[in-house]
Amino acid sequence: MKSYQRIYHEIEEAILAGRYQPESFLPSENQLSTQYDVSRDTVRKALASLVANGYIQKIRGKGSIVIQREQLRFPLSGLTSYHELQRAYGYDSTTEVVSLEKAIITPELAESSGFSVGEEVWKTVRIRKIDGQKVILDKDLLLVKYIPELTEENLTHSLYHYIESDLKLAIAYAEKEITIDNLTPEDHLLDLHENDINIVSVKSRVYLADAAQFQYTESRHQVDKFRFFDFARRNPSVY
Amino acid sequence: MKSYQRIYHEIEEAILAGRYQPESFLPSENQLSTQYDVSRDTVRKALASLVANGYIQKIRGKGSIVIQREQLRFPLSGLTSYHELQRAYGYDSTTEVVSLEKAIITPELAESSGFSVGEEVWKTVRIRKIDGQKVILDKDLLLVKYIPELTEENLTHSLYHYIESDLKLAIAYAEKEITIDNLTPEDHLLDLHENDINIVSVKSRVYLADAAQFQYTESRHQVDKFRFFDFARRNPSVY
DNA sequence: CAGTGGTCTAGACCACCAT
DNA sequence: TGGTGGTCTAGACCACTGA
Repeated sequence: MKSYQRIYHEIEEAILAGRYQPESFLPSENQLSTQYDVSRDTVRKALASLVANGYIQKIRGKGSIVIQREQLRFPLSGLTSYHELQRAYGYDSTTEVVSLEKAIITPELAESSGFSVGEEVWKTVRIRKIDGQKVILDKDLLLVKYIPELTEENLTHSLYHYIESDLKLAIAYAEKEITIDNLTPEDHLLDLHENDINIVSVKSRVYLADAAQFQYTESRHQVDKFRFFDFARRNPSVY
Repeated sequence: MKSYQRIYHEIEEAILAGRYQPESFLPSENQLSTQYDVSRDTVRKALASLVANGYIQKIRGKGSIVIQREQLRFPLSGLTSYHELQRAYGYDSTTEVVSLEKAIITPELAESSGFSVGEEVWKTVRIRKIDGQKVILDKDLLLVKYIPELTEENLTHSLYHYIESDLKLAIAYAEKEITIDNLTPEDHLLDLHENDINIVSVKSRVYLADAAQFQYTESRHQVDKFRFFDFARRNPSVY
């Protein structure tokens, strides 16, 4: 474990546990550098991640203040898998695999997915149940090139855990787009309300550490169950 | 201008102009440090911002690759004001101020806004028209403590420009929440479709560089005009 | 093996804040 | 004025990539 990551996690843990109270100041960078016996630059790296993740705000000439955050404002934005969210929030949730098959990218699929025509993909549809209600429909395309084997078991349990821990692939970043769509026939796999006419569509292209796209997902959410949190900084460290 | 910011902007500009092509590599950190006559650490700071903003992906042992991005995927997530978006996208858009008055935070308002009971705020409602259609309803609360004067002029033109350039306040970060709501009577200030039953609600709490909240906004968007892009990294530089 | 990015150091100077 | 965070340097060593 890198030393600045260790420091990040210790401070994060202390904030979450309330040992560093909201609106109070962290020890100064010089104090932390003595305390952890590392250089000031290493402390600054740890603090930079705390800033990026919305734990602290640095104030020049004063110090680093702990930000008051709402409960459970964890990375609902960002790139976090469904199972990670589920565990973080303690949902009572299950996944049902509707279909799983190999397919070849057609010109129409290429357009929306970002994959090239002719590439071989796993094509799968899953339903997420929360408290017994079918509320999310997940439609995935995964490149066979990167994920040669894929079972219902992988899809029911954590797909990202399988990809990262078993296949040792490094998931790096994603582009997401949220829109409100009209219902399609396929959406009736979900437990919709009688008068529902809209559904939330979250489309993602997910990339590995070598900048190659390996996944395209469309996640369709029942409107009244949908919630998206974002922590945004103005001019992310630049301008 | 800080030297790493200058480098950031020069490289960003070169990427946007196509002088650095997607899927090609930037010069190495050592080359850039010679080229710009700065230390490698300074180059690395500039590159870190390019990574955070989704322009490049660093690959250890190989270099920094330029990411292929869709057109116009600018910070629609993040903390960008309506007028900045409008300018970036070239919308034909106007703003109409429905109301502007001072108010005192009540217990109910405190709950949703995050402000304390008894604080004095500007309370304003605006309508955003795009191509002549009234599609967004903006409801704002702004602390009088930080913004003593506020005119219709400020609200029609860029509020953030007024706050940053004229009042010299540093806007730092925001917490946002996106949900799909049922229509309220107030929403009929917009040009809704006959069968619309939902609206997209984006609620934001906006904070200054000293970590003090100065604004609460609810932005209500006609569903078929709503679009939200996000660029997300897994484990933002930490784990 | 040489070249790349990743981590870490020790020190310098600056801008800002409080006293 | 002393302490804070912000910028920048020069150098070191490591882990990884590709030839």
